[in-house]
Formats: sequence, structure tokens, C-alpha cells
Amino acid sequence: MAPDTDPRGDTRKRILDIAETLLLTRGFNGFSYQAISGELGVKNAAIHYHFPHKTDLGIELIQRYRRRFRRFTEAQADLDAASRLDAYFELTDSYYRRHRQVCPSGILSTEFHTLPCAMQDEAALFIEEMRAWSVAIARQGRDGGVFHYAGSAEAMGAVMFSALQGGLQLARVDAELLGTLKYQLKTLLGIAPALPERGQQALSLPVEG
Amino acid sequence: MAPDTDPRGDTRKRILDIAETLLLTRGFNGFSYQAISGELGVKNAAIHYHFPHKTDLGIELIQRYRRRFRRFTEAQADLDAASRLDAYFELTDSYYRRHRQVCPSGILSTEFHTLPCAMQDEAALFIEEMRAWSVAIARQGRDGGVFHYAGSAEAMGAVMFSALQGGLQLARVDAELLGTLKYQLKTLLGIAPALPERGQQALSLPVEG
DNA sequence: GACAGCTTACCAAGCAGTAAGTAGAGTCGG
DNA sequence: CCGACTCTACTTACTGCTTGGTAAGCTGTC
Repeated sequence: MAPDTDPRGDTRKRILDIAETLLLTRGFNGFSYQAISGELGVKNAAIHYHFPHKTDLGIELIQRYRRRFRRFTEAQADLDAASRLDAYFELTDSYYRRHRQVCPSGILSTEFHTLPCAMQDEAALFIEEMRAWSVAIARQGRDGGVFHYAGSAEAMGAVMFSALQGGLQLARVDAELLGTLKYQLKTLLGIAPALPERGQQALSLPVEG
Repeated sequence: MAPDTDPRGDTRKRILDIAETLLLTRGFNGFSYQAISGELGVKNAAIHYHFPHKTDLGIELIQRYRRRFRRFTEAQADLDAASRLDAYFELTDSYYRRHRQVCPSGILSTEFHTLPCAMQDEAALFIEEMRAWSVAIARQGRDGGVFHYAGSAEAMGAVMFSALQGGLQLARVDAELLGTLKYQLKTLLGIAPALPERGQQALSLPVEG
């Protein structure tokens, strides 16, 4: 029916892309297979062909995100702590710019009690990886003498992670909060610039091949 | 605390109580009228008698919460900043203890895009009130010479608000995070006690049906 | 007899999920 | 080079269940 402009064979990937957008804007319980098939221009059952159950789709979404996040962090192996922090902030910003999405950890922890067990397990792994990354940045910054803050790196990383997750959600209601938040986190880390910066390098998550 | 527990006559209030628990554990899209009527022991249409549309119920839930929050803050008119901060932390803890609920602001901002417009408006008002309160605590503490932190009170309040909202969600996955977070926030405010208080013990994750 | 506070009995729409059929491309024996 | 077979990637058509929501009737109280 619809004249294909795209080469066939990537339907599965396009399903995941659409589902990811829907997940991060509306939540896992906030979208249906119809919403995906409608946007993709296929029938409902086509989605079930690739992902028999919605749980299968949800798990694959998190696993794909974990792989992407892993590559994102590995790509920063040689960066200093300040650059990693900027990358973290830019990652957060990129969610906001994309239709005021929130971080996957924010959706998954908020909807946690309503998720199937298999998704809960996968979500817990992802959240732990994000938390550990935030802690690693805080630790690296202090060890390198770049960050200066009271308390442990574990605790400071937890504050950064929690604040950015919460701030990304609240930015939907208060657009200025996210910028304020990033600036204050830098202040608390002892590296605040003279003015809240606007044009950081575009470091976003690489798209899966 | 509600003084009345009489079985009949306050169905409306009991509906709101059950709905509030469901909202804070499962989200607005995560519960149905059947879930309320089932727990209350009435028929589905009885809920519709009191709240014709689910939107009506949602708005009343937020408005009731705003009234309660206003009384909560007004009751602290004479308290110093440290006590207000403790009250804020205790409020956060009380959510966690009640079946790992999250703060209403966390649910409402995360589900924001899926909420009816009238609920969005009400949610925005509530979130702004919470943010303002957090900022007021930060400002009072600094003005009184109790808190010591870099940056503006606006920014510090935003960090506290965002971090506690995010932390309450993440506590569902990582039980120790909330305690760590509160301690580090006090550290960043320059009022950390000698040892982190270990208030809550880790319960095993209950899977909700 | 008026009214609040329900119940009974519905409804249409939307949900995830399934079974069966099919178009097209690739494979393979003869 | 052809027909038969096979596999992928769907579509068509459907199911059973849940959802928010409604209309009408019933019952106890003032």
C-alpha cells in the first residue's frame, strides 16, 4: 500500500526507535502497539511478529539502551572528569531537547511497581550502571584534584544522579530548572564557570548499527 | 491523620485515600476505577457517582494534596531552617515507608505528557509550590547562618528538590540510596551530623499484583 | 416525597495477543 | 530453466479482557 522510501528489513529497528520515543515521553504503560504500528504504517500484528509480547519489547528496549550506554561510557575512557561531567550534562540536555523526554532510569524507577518482573530485573541493572557511572565521575574528579566537595564520592555521585533524574522530569513543568540545576551541581563540585554555559560539545549516545 | 474511620458516609474520602495510594505507587495511568471499587467493596459505578470522570478524581487528588501541603508548611511557621529540612526529609521518608511510594511531584512530572490538561495545570501549581518551599528552606538556612553553601538559594533549593524527587524513585531499586542522599545533602549544606543516620532497613522487594 | 448514595446492567472503545493466510524472495533437485 | 519447496515478513480477521463511562432503578433517611 505505502510506497516504501526506505529499504526493507529494518522494521524491527524502526519499531524500537518509535517505542523508545514513546517510552521516554509517555512511559511504558502510556503507549500501545497501535501507537507504534500507526506511526510505522504497518498493522498491529506486524509488531507482534517482531515482539510477541509487550514485555519482550520492553526488555529489548532496556537491553539496547544498556549496550548504547556502555559504548557511551567506554568512548570516554581517556577523558578527564570535567569532560565526563559535561558529557553527562549534555546527555541529560539531549533528552530534554527531544520532546522533553526523561532519562530511562526516571521512567523505569517511577513505573517500577507496574513493570513485569523480567523488565524490573533489567531496569535494576541499568539503573545501577548509571549510578556507578555518576559515582565514578565524582571519584575521578576528586582524585584528579579537579572537583572539591565534602562527603564521599559515592554520596556525591548519588546526589548528581538523583538530581539530574528528578530535574529532567521537573523541566517539563519548569523549563529553567534544568539549567539552574546543572550550574549549581558544578558549583557544588567547585568547578562553576562564571556564567551558565550554553554551547557544549554535542556528545550524545551513538545510535545502534 | 484522619480521625474518622466510620464505615459509611465518608465513601468519598475513602475513595480519595485508596486512589492516592494507587497514584503514588502505580501512577495515574497505572490504576483503574475497578481497582478502587474492588478495594473499597463497592461497585464500579459508585466511584463514578462521586467522581464522574477520572480526570475529576485526579484533580481532586492534587487539590487535596495542595491543601495538605499548605497546612504542612504553615505548621512550620516558627521552625528554624534545620528543623524544616528535617521535616522535608521526614516527609520524603514517609513516602518510602508507605509501600515505596514516590512524591506526587515525581509521578505528575513523569506522567505529565499523558495527563489531561486540567490535571497538568493543577500539577504545575503543586510542583511550583514544592519547589518554592525547598528554595525557602535553603534561603532561610543561609540567612540564619545555619547553612553554608556556594551558589544561590534558588539553585540550592532546586538541587534539593530534584535530588529528593529522583532519589525517592531510585530508592525502589536501591534501598540505601535515599539515606546516602539525605546525608550528602546535609553535608553540602554544611550541617552534616557525625555519622549517617541509618533509619530504614532494607525490605525485600514485594512484587505487586 | 425528595434526595443522597448507591446497585444492576449495560456500552463502545481500546488493549494485548493469536491463528490463518499470503506475497515475494531465495533455494534446490532434475 | 522450471517447478516445487521454504522461509521471512507481513496482513486479515478475530478473540477475550479491561477500560472509562452511562442510564435507570432501588433503598434508607430526613
